[in-house]
Amino acid sequence: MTDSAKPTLLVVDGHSLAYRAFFALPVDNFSTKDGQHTNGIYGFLAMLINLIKAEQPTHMAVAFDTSRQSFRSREYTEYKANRSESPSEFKGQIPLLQDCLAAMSITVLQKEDIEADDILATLATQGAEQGFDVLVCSGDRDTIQLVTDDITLLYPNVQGVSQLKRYDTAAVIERYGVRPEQYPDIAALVGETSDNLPGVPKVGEKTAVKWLGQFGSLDALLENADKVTGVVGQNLREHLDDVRRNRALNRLLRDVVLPVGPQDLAVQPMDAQAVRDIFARLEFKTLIPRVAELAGIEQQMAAVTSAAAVPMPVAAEPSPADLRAWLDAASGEVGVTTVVEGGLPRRVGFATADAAAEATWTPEVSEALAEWLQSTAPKVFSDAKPQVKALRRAGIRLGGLAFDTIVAGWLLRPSFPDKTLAHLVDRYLDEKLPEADPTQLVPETEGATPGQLSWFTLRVADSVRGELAASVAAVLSDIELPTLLALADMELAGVAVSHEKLAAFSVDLDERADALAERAYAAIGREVNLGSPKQLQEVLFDELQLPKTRKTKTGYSTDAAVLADLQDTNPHPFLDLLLQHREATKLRQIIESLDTAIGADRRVHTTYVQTGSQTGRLSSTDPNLQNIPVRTSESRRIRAAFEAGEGYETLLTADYSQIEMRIMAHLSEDPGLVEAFNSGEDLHRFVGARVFGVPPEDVTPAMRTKVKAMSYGLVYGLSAFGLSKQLRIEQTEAKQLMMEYFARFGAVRDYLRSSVEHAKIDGYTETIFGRRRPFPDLASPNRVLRENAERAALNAPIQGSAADIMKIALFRIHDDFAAHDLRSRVLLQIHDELVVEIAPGEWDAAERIVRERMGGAAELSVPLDVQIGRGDDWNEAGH
DNA sequence: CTATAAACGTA
DNA sequence: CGTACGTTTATAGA
Repeated sequence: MTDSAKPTLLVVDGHSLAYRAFFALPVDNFSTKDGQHTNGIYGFLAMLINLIKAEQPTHMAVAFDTSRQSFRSREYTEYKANRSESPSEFKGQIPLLQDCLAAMSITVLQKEDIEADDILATLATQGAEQGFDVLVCSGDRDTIQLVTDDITLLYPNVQGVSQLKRYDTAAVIERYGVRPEQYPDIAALVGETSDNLPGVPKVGEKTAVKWLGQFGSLDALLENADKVTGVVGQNLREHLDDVRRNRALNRLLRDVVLPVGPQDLAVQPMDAQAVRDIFARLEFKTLIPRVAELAGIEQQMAAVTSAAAVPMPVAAEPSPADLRAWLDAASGEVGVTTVVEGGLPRRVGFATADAAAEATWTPEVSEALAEWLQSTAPKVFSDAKPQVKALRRAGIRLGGLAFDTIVAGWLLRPSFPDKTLAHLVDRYLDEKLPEADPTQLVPETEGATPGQLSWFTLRVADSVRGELAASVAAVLSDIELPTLLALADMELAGVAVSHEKLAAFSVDLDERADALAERAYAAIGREVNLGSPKQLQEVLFDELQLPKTRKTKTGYSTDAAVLADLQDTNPHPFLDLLLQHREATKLRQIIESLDTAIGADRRVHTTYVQTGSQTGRLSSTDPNLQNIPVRTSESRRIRAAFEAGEGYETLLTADYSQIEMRIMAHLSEDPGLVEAFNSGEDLHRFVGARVFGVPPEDVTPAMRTKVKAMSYGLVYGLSAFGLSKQLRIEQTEAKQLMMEYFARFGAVRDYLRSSVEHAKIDGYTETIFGRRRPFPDLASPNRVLRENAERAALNAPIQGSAADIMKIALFRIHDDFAAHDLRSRVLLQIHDELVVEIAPGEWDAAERIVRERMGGAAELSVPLDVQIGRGDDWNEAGH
C-alpha cells in the first residue's frame, strides 16, 4: 500500500538513449521518403512508450545535453575529448525528437554548460526528498551513484534500448560489489575510457572493490596509498591526482537551478493533433496506435479538468417556408452542408452561430430555397465543389460562396491538407466531430446531421480565418473561391472523347505490342514479363551481362533513360524492342483508362483536386486529363480523340508561352531577360546569342538546345551535374555554360539566391499574389533534406505565381462567357493551357475573351504571350 | 487485400 | 545531384 500510493517520477536522458538507438537501428529502415533519418527518434520513442506503459509514471521529463561543451570540459579539457563528433545524421534528429516530445506534452529540459545527467540527478534528488518513487533512465554509468531506496536506475542493455535493466540498491551491489554511492569511487580508480578519463593502470573493478573494502572509503585509500603493496600500489601513488580528478568529474550535480521541479512535471494529456502531424511527417505509422493507447489512458485521467465542449445545437426540421424565413432572417454568414447522393442533393443543413436547421431535398424545398441559395447572402462550406455541382444539377447556381474550410485549411498547410471537416474540427476546435460507427448496423453514436455539420463548418471557418494572413485570405476569396465555381462547371461539362478513334488506335497498339514482345523474346531466347523490372534485371544484367546501371532501392534501373544509354554503349536488339514495347503498352493503358471513363453522355468528366498540390497548381484525377501524351506524333492520336461535342462547333486551345520564364524575368527584373521578352525575338535564340556572344541569326540549333535546357533548369534549381547529364555534355562544359549564362543574366542568379535566403528567414515562400508555402526543412541540418527544400523553395514562387495567373484567367473567362450569355465553355486546364469548347458562331467573341483574360491576368514587367489554336479535335487545335 | 517501388505520362 | 503532379503494374507482406 505504501509504495503504490506514491507518485512516480520518471526522468530520462534523451541524448544518450537516442544515441544508442541511432546505432542500434539500421538507418535504411528508418528514413522518410525525402531523406530525413529517424532511427534515433524511432528507437527512443518506442522505448519511451514501453517504459510509460510499464511504469505508469505520474510525473516525467526528458533531459538533453546542449552541446559537447560543459563545465566538465572547461575544468578538464581532455574530458570526452576522445569522442568523435556525433554524426550530423544523429544531430538532426534531436530537434525533431524534441518536437515529438512537445507534442506528447512531455517536458524537455536542457541547460547550457550542464549535462543531461546532472539534470537527472537534480530532479531525482528533489523527487526523492518530496516523496516520489523515482525512475532514472540513462545510458551513462555515472547515474549509478543516484540509486537509493527511492531511486531506481533503468539502464539499457548492450544490444540497444529495447531492454532496460533495473538497478536498485541490491542490484548494484550484486553487479558491482559496492553500494551505489560508492560506485563513483570505483569508476574514479578504474577510469572511464569513453569519457577519456584514465584511471590507475592495472586496476580494474575487482581491485578497486577490494581496496574500498579494506580502507572503507576512497579518501581513506588515497591517504593511505603508501600502504598498498605491489605494482598496483605504485601505480596508485603515481596517479593520485588522476583519481581525484576523476572523482570530481564523475560526481553528478544535484543542485542545478531548473525552471521546474518534480511537482511541475505531472503527466499532461497529449496534443493528439500535434502528435499525428509530427508522426506523419516522420512516417511513424506503427507508433501512432501505440501512442494513442497511452493518450487514451491519459485523456481519461485528464477528462475531469478539461473544459466541456460547446454544446452542439439540435437541428430543427422546419417546413420549407419556415426554413426560408429562418435563412432570410439570419444575419451574417450561414454554414451550409449539402449531403450529396448519386450526384444530387439529398439533404441540406444550415447553421448560424447558435442554431441549426435542415431539410430533406424535395421539389418544395428546392423551390423555397433556390432564391436564397443563388443570392449573395454569404455562405460557408466545407468542400463546396461537389455540393455546388449537385445543386447545379438540381438547377441551382450557387451564389455568395464566402468561405470553404477545406480550401482555406489547404492554403494554410499545403503540405498536409486536412481532407475532411472531421480533421479540421479535430485540429482547429480540438473537438471530435460525431461520426456514426460504420461497422455497426445500429450505430451507438449518431453521426452529426447536416445542420450540425454546418454549425461545425461555421465554427471551423472562424478559427481558420484567424490564422490566415491577409494576403492568403485574399488568395482564397479573390482566386480560389471563384476558381472553385469555374471548376465545378468544367467537371460537369466534361469533354467529348471518341470511343471509335480510341478503339481503332487500341487495336493497332495491341498488334504492335504483341509483335514487339515476340521479337523481344526471340532476341533473348526466352519469354519474360516485359512489365516486370525484376525479371528485366535478370535478363539484362545476368543473362546478357550488360553493365550495371543506376542503382535503385531494389536493384538496378531499367528505365528509358538508362536503356537508351545502354543501347549507345552496348547495342543489343532486345533493348530497342523493349523500349518500343513499353511505349506501345503505355499508350494502350492510357487509352484503356480513358475509354472506360467515357460516360453515357460520351464525355469524360475528370475531377480537379483544388487542394492537391503544394504550389497552388490544380491536379486532375479519375481520370487524370493533365497528362495526356503529346510529345510523339504517335501519341497525339490520343489527343485527336478529344473532340468538340454535340451542339458545338470546334475546340480552342490557348496556352501561355514560357510563362515561368516570364515570371522569372518579372521577379528578378533582369534587364537582359526583360528585354528578351519585350524584343519579340524567340526567347532561346535571344538568350543563346547573349550567352555565346553571337548575333541571333548565328545561334545554332545545338546552342539553342543548351540555353533552353539551362533556362528551364533554372526554374527547378538545376545543378551543373544535372545539366551535364541532361545535355550529355561534360560537367566542366555545363559549369562553363552556367558561368556564361549568369555573366549575362546575373540578376536571375541574384534573385534565385535572395529568394531562398528570404524563405530561410521567413520560413515560407510567397507568390506574386500572396500564396504562401511553408518550408521548415530549409533549417534542417540534414543536407539532403535541406538542399531538396532549397530547390523546392526556389521553384515554389515561380510555379505558384504561374498557377495563380492561370486560375485568375480561368475564372474570368468562365465568368465572362456567362456574362455574355455565350454557350461556349472552358473544359480543361493543363497548368498553362486551356481547352475551350466553342458553340456555333461564338468563335470570335470567345477568342477575344480568352485572349484578353489570359493576357491581362497579371501586370508583369513583361507581356504574357498567349498562343491560340483552333481545330475539330485537341490535336488539331494544339498546333 | 493493401502498401510500396518502379516506370512514365504531363506542365 | 531538376520542380509539381496521377496512374498503372508487379511484387511483397498481412
